[in-house]
Amino acid sequence: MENQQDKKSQIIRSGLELINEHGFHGCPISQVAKKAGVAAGTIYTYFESKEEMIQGIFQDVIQKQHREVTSKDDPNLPFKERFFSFWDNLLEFYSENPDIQGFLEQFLKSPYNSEELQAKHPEWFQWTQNFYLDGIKEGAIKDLNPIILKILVNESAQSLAKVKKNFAQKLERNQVDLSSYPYLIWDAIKAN
Amino acid sequence: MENQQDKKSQIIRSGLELINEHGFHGCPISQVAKKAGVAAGTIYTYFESKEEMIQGIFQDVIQKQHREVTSKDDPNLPFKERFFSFWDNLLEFYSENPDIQGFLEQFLKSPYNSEELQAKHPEWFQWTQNFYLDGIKEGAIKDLNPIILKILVNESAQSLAKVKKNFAQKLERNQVDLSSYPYLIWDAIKAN
DNA sequence: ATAGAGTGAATGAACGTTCAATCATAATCA
DNA sequence: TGATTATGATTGAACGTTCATTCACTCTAT
Repeated sequence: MENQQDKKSQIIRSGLELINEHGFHGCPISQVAKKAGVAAGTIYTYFESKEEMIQGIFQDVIQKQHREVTSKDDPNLPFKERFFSFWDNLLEFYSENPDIQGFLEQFLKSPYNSEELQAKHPEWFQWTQNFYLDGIKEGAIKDLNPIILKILVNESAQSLAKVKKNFAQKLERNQVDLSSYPYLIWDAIKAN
Repeated sequence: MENQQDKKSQIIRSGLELINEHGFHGCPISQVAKKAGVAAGTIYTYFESKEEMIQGIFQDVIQKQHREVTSKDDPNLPFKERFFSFWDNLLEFYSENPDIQGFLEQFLKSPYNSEELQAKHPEWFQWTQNFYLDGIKEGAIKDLNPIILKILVNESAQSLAKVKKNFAQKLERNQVDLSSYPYLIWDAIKAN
């Protein structure tokens, strides 16, 4: 039923909001339920436990990110253009979905995250891997293990998104212009 | 009394261990006390609440990091050398203190962290700021707002330390050599 | 009539915090 | 010196709260 999907989505949305705002501490099942407009017990028809709910949220969020970012990539463009487009798309995605950004920020650094869990989402991992392999084949970027490139670029994007969201005042006060950031990253990975 | 300082240190050490291993969830006061070899109530002679304890741990950890890293810096060397030395020192510090690395990783991304709290530790902030200003004055790195440089370098160091600690197996399996990482970062910030 | 989604009060475990009692040490006095 | 008192750290059982989870029941759609 679409009604059922709606409920599950509502629960995920509530969890995202609460975790972004108050961290894992501040998202008791009771509140998730309240915000989602369902009873506490209902959550257990969609998830076996709170832990599974949080992992379900991660799954949902990674899929969304994958869909959003890959759909906007054009493999026929020169890699440099693809890179800057990738960067912009990722940051736009985070800026339009601050709850997702906040959730990922905390989840990825938490003990919830693990090698095994990441291995459950091969699409995103594979796609980024191939993305950088394309760049290497084209001779546009350094011939390094794509895992290193992935770490550098994706973690930097996360860092920048975090800073933009959480330290807005400080940036304003110090008149920091972050637009140069992707160029720095490009300088790091481009072939020399 | 030195005995009192010992107890406080023990409490901090226990908190660090538990948070690194199980996250903020997995460090109830009862366990912190047990691991530190004190009674639960004792913690409240050193900290007013659990929240203050965690912020106290942060304070302690930032001071240690500041002392460790700055003491090994030689401002008379060319900036390029200072940069690679800074990088090595920071990563060595994290690798020798995995509890600190794990704590910072989670704390910095958690709602515990805030602009106000960071402002309470101006030594570290000031020092890194001046470090990059030195590099700019020398003409060794790009003339950017030092805040951007700090974000890029420090967050990258955090990322690398995290990956080294948490994804050891994956790196092994894929024969990833991370030694090129600081050179990528240098390419990102060096003057062109 | 049936099946399954939805409910929310009930449950018991776990948590942070408190505090009366205990202990160790230092200070004071005879 | 030895006895007595004062000080403040330390203890851990007890308290009140909050939490995840359960389940007997109701509702809804077929």
